[in-house]
Amino acid sequence: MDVVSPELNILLPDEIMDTEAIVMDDDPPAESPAASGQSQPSDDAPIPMETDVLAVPEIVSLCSDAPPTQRTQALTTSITTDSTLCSTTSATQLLLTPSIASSSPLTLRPATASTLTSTTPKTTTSLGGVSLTSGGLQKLSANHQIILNKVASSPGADTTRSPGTTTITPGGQKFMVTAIGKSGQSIVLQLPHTGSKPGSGQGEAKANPQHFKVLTIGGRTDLKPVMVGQAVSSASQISTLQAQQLKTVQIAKKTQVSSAGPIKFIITKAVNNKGLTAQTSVSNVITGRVLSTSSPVTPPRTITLSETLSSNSKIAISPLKSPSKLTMVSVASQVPNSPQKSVSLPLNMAHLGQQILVQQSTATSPAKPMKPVQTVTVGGPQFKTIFPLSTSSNVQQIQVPGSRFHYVRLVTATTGSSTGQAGSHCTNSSMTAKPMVVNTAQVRMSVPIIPAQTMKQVVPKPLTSSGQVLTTQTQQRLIMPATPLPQIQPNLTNLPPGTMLAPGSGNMGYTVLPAHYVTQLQQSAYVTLASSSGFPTPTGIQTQARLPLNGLSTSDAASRPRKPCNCNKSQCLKLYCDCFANGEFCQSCNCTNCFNNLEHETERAKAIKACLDRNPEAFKPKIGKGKEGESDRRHSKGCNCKRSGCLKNYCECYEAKIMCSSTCKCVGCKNFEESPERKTLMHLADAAEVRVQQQTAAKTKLSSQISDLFTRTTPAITSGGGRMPFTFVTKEVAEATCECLLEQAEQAELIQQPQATAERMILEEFGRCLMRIISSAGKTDCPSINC
DNA sequence: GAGTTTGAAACT
DNA sequence: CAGTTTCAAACTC
Repeated sequence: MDVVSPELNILLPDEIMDTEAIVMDDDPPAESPAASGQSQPSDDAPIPMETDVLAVPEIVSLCSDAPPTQRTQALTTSITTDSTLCSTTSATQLLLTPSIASSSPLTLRPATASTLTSTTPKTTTSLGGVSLTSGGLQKLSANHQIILNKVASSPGADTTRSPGTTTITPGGQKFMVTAIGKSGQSIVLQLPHTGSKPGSGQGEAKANPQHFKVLTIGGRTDLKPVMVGQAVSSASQISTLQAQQLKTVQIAKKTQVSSAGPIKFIITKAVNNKGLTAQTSVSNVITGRVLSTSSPVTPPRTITLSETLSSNSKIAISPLKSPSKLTMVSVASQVPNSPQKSVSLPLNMAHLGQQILVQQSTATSPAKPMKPVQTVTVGGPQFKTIFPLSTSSNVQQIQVPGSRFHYVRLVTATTGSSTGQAGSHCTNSSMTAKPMVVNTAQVRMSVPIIPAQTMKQVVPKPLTSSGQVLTTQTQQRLIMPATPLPQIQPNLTNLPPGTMLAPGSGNMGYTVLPAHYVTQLQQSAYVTLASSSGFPTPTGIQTQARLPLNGLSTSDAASRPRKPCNCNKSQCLKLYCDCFANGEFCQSCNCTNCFNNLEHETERAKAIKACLDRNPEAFKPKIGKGKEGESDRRHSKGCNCKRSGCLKNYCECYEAKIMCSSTCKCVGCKNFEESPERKTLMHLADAAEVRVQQQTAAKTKLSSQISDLFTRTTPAITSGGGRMPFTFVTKEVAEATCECLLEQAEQAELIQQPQATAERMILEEFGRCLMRIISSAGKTDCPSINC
């Protein structure tokens, strides 16, 4: 089945061109035309640079107006290959989530001049160069998601409609919009049928602007307006941020066989709920590519997936464990009146179980109002995005269940041009304007996301320092330096959690650094980030709504200080080093000859690459989470203990507080449910923990009492009012008491009492003295001690 | 704090 | 894949 033109195949990575996801035959991906193409990107092939991909349309328009292909029953959205920015009111979050349960493959292809028409026996949807193929109803697994699913036109199609599902029939084809987790929600995803031939050509796609209309999502009150990182092209008109409402459109897709999990593309786009008085456009930047959403005054609204060039952008790549999600948050200012350069952005959607979260924001002006904190649950309870609460934060912390790492998205604040009216400053009162020094210059960035083995990411070296950060959480992706550096192609898919690409030094355009370092950078005033920016202080990072990560809640992970490593020989570039293994930079460690820092970004990138070569799962959490919660957590590989009986922290299972499972190869294991040794240890541990808690509570209480005592007594003393007992133990009283005690001792000597009796007499006298002092406390005058 | 034990990671 | 070595954490004294 000829899906993509040969020219396009050249630009597409293997996995993208994997027709397995599209064609229903059994041909392996390698046999696909794209895969066999000589121009397939490979590790040895030159890295696609910006100039190399100019042929690729910069802007890919996600137009929902494409007419469906009758033969293939595919809905092809119009593809805009020009630089036209679809106007939009504000950032709208579009969650294109391939459903795990969906049986149809999902392919996301870069927009090119060629027609991107996916053909499949099942439903196929192409959105602005992104070919989304979905068949049947996908599994509704998450709340706050709208599943755009095409219903098989065949009468006998096996479609199980869930509550809140709306079926739209554009051009004879039915498309079902489903609000996940919400029954009866009024979700309308309108895909007008223009009657034009779907996906026949780039120009056609462009000429046929689709109206991707997202109406109100009923009952979705929890999905509050997201005010974070609103990127607005300077030329675009921006609506007020107040009216923005985050909406999520999920398109269920079938995961690819080769990948681990479902792919999710989350395109964050704010929807202006208020009157769309003016046509506004917002550019969403996805690793150098801008997703421009056009929102005319009246729906339908055109969503444009475009690329943008930005400089000094940071890309945080945070591979998640499962399902892997790709989260990309980029902050870039779209240069007004500047033609966008075409950048190949092979978004490999072939990787299953990947989720791409794109958050846009522009930083064309230094002063930028920040958006209120917003906690958004994306993709169900297992994926939450916490947006910065107020004011100052341009950091978005992403909580990913099942992962013990925190993902932080850094976005620049919107510029004045990002307001509802073009050229006008944001007047949204809800946003506390806080000066943003990030990304005052134009952002130029292009980061193609390419498939795992052959994928190359082109990350142009930033021209200027900016706060643009793109967080990518995906699997099997390679980070390519701005300059050709083929030997270093870290697999982004399995990069250390939270790994981010940051503008680096040397021949590397970007540095692979963990998202944790975002905080580290903030704390340490990392020059690249902090120098220009107003990187929010750590306090700006929201920590609420934590989800269990790797068996441990994020709060636990956060509260638990990271242990400093003590590496000596590994240079902290081996998995021996916990810091490195956890995707963190060494900070405040005791290591020697440490290379796990920005100063050795090249070495670190190589080390990551080496680790991933040895074990693609190297940076994934070892402790997976079972279906039923903690009890089902188990070590992915299992331990191999021989002497510890798996009852010491040598054992990774025991250390993770889980029992050994069948995957373990341990000898003499005592770490099982009925093990008496284990129970004993558990009891001891519990007792110790209780003791510690009691001690802590006692200390806290004591401190509180002392504090309270001083708080209450100080005014009394100063005011001359009532006196506390300790105030009566004056020097005179103490001396008198001592005299009494000495007198008692002399008495004992005189009567030649034994020492024990003498001591008792003295103690008794001391008791009497205390009683007199106490009794005198209630009197106004000073106590008198008389033996 | 030094030395030992241990098992994962790395290496062959 | 198995055996060995290296390494750093855990543990003991």
